[in-house]
Amino acid sequence: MKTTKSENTKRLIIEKTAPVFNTKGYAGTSINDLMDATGLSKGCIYGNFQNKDEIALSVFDHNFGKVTQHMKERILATENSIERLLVYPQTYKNYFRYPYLQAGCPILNTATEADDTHAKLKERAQKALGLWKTAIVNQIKRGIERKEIKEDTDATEISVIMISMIEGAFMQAKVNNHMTELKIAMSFLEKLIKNLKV
Amino acid sequence: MKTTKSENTKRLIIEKTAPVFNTKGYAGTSINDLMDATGLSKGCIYGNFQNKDEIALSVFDHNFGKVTQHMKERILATENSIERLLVYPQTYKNYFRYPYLQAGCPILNTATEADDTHAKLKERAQKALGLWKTAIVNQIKRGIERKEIKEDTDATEISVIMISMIEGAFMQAKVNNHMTELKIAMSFLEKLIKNLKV
DNA sequence: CCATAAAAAGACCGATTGGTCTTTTTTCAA
DNA sequence: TTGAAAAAAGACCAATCGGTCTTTTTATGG
Repeated sequence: MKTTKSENTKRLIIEKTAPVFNTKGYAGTSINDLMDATGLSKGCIYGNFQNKDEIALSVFDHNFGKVTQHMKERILATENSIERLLVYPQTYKNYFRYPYLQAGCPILNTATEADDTHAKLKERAQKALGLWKTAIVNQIKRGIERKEIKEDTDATEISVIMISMIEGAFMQAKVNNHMTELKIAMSFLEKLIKNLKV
Repeated sequence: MKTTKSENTKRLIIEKTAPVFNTKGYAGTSINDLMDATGLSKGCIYGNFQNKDEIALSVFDHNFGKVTQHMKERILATENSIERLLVYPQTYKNYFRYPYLQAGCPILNTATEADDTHAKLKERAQKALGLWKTAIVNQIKRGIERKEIKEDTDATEISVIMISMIEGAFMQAKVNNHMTELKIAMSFLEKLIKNLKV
């Protein structure tokens, strides 16, 4: 394990700068911000990453990975398909509990900023959204196979509704500094999901 | 009308730079971008506005005004409350037709970027969202009074669902460069609204 | 314990940032 | 037609941007 040291600082840089990128955006965070957040020098940062782009991309992967991991863990702890689907609204309803969501949903932030300015980040956001969508679709299909979810359920439609609702409501929660709308939207989603039960 | 001239250039600056701010974001657009977009000199721009902030704020008001105006016009052309509500999903489903939406929904873009970085823009986004919400709520209440909408309709819930869905689905359309999700989400919204009919 | 390589620090670079200030051009009433 | 005021242009400014390069510090195998 020769590379351990540099890999540690690399990880440190990603973890410490993740919330900065997520709050200030790609264009809004400077190298100086990264130095402040990590306590490291410019030389050190550029010794571990080629440029700002590479850091931003790594940070996105890290943030998305955190959310994905959290969902997987919670989903594994459930007993049926309905409960699995309910994990999403239940998590976002309590987003303030999860550090990587406190600064905002990384997918929403990245997609909104990068859609016309940063091709690589846009691609990451696209893929992340695609993975999320198919994950939900697969869970619904699985639920249908197990006869836990109504056979005539439109998996794609439900998936799209869930993601749209979560992201739209989350945006409102962030900008309003309160969760009134988020709670209403997530409760609706829960009703919708429970209604899928056979 | 002495001030006509300067007011004209002020308007020109706002109109020409509106799409730039909407695509690149506040932090992402430079004064040089504004000069390019308007064809005007730095001196002229700063002769008409105090600083970048003032331009960005004016641009947001302009963009939001455009959307509001469009909705009002379309709503006035309807015959009943259900049709009024349907204007929203129908408009966003065809967002590419409307120049001020092509670069993205100004509320979504502004809210997402400004929520942790730009207090004044955040406040504008907040107010815009609030106005939109109460506008829908009032339309529903009016519909109930006119016995066009079911009496037990939760106006606030419907309003939150509509806004969340539109914004979340719109984000996906922008980042994916296609409208699959937007169409699905808006169709769902249309079903939901039609279901409100007495 | 020391030599060597890896890692971190920070001085330095040209370009660009938002913004100012003086000069030039345009407008328009007398 | 001219002269003063308004408007536009662009030279200029310090600060900051992302990034490079040399120097200093730290870690580590022999």
